[in-house]
Amino acid sequence: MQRDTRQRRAIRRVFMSAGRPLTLDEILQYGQRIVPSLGVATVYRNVKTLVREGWLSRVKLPGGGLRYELADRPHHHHFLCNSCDQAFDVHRCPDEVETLAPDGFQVDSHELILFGRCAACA
Amino acid sequence: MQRDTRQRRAIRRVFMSAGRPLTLDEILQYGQRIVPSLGVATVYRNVKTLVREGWLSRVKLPGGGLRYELADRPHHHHFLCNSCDQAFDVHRCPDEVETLAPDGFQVDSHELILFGRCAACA
DNA sequence: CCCGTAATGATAACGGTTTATCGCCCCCTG
DNA sequence: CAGGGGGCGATAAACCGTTATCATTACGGG
Repeated sequence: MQRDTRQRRAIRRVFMSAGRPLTLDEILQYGQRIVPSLGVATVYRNVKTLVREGWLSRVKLPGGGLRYELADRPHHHHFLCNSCDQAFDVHRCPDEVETLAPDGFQVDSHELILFGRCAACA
Repeated sequence: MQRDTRQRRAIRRVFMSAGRPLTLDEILQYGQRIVPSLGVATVYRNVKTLVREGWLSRVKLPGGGLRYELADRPHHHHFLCNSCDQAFDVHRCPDEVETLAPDGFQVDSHELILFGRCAACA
């Protein structure tokens, strides 16, 4: 039986108001503003469950640990700030992308990452 | 004084015949075919030196550790095989890429990664 | 060819992320 | 509202990539 705990609700709220991919530390930090006692293990457990349920998806970006975002987002890419290390969404995408692979290579998906300084850091 | 050791020559040879970004394990593995006694520490040391000398460059791709490739390559991107985890070069690039960032974001560089199965795994 | 010294390599240690443990708490059903 | 059991959270521990240590090896100038 899946219980509806304060902690799990907090984690969901964090993602619904974030609008960008979050690291585990960010989830923990923002979640503790709602439930101050929130612990690391709980975040790991719930994130794993939410991914299994299809509510979150893993975002693999270079460096550090995995990030997570709401799974129901339309196709998009990411901007990674070299200064604050936060990830942001990029809503446009060059479309011919998957035709660039060498012959014989089968493309399943792609990721475009822009590196630089975000609006707050620039 | 910079000595020209068998190990360092082996590592350079590995990169010159690889033609794709290599993880540290791959460098070690291929290098040991030339110098069987080659150790991890030596690979880390020489790779770091070769990066400092500008002969190698770091390639940050999602997952696992850093990869390295020859530094003198022209602008290109990468294909990452979901099956064997090897990285390959993609020589074409959609050009308007850096204009995709949100307003106020300053783009320094970008990386386009295609995921799928390489020719050998497909 | 010899010697000084930088480089090697086996191994231990480190730092960061993720998972396991376990006593206590609190969500849910009856 | 009471009891059972899933969830929580502090902590320990597993894990992985990387770096430090140090006795030994071997490059290369003289």
